[in-house]
Amino acid sequence: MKVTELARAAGVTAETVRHYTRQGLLNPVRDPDNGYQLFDQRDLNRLRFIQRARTLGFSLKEIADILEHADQGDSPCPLVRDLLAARLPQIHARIRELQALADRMERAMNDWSRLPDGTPDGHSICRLIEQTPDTPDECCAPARRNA
Amino acid sequence: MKVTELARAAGVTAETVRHYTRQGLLNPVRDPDNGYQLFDQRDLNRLRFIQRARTLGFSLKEIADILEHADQGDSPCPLVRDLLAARLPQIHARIRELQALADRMERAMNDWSRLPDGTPDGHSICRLIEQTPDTPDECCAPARRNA
DNA sequence: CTAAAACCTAGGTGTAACACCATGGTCAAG
DNA sequence: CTTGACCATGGTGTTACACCTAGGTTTTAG
Repeated sequence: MKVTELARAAGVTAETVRHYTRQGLLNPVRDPDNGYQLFDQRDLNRLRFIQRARTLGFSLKEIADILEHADQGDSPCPLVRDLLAARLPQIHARIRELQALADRMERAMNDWSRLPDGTPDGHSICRLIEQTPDTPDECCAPARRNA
Repeated sequence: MKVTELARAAGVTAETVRHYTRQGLLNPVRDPDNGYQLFDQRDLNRLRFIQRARTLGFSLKEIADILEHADQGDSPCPLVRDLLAARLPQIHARIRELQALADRMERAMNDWSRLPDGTPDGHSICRLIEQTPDTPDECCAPARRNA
């Protein structure tokens, strides 16, 4: 299979396949005649595995680690469990953050419905925004990476 | 005020101040002696405004637009209302996505507690992942940018 | 007064996961 | 033989900074 064929078989774009290949997640052989990347059924399985892992929230780097373990004959399952257990609370935290953001936005929209659209006067830029509380949660959590 | 002084007054890093300045959100004057960026009280107000706008989910580019309106004497408030009204449903959608992700993760962890950690055998990489459903929501929504 | 600490500048790199572009070669169908 | 569909490489753009380099400046302590 060539790039586009593999991509279509898995329901992704050819760019995605090339990206995964550049990142070392897929290892196609090269057609000696024209340098084209050639994939087989195992690559398709691998690509489907990547898609499933993505729906579980794994990053490409994590998936690369998982695949490397598997390629070396080690069971990646303990790693998978650990990664997921570590990621889940981050997802929950992110959900809470976004929920708090949505709440702030809704509260702001409500409050603003009773405020005029003042022109900037040198003291105020936009009262709508300036009248929102300045320290919304004060949760002292500087560490939030992905998810 | 110099960069670090302004940063400390607003509770952000000096890098953040420099970044906002590079993006045109702050417009310090230059000390003719040494080229240092000098900020005043209006810049501090502006920086605090930016922080509030960020807690409401506005991007730096959107904030730049808002500030530019205000700098030209136009009320940015209608723009602010529009941006917020457009962003809110995206946030809700993102929350639903993440909630669905968390649900998948939790379901996977539960299901896996009854599965062994098999070694890769050429047919399977990690059954834990391979046994998750392959089309988790099929929601056909390709458009999700920020938030 | 001087040396070290703290600060400043500009510019470049890295982050996640691709999308998109340009340039140029390849291949199958009509 | 000419389209049109495909291939390759390599570069850019996206977000909001963080970090680093290299070199100049200012402040402070001894």
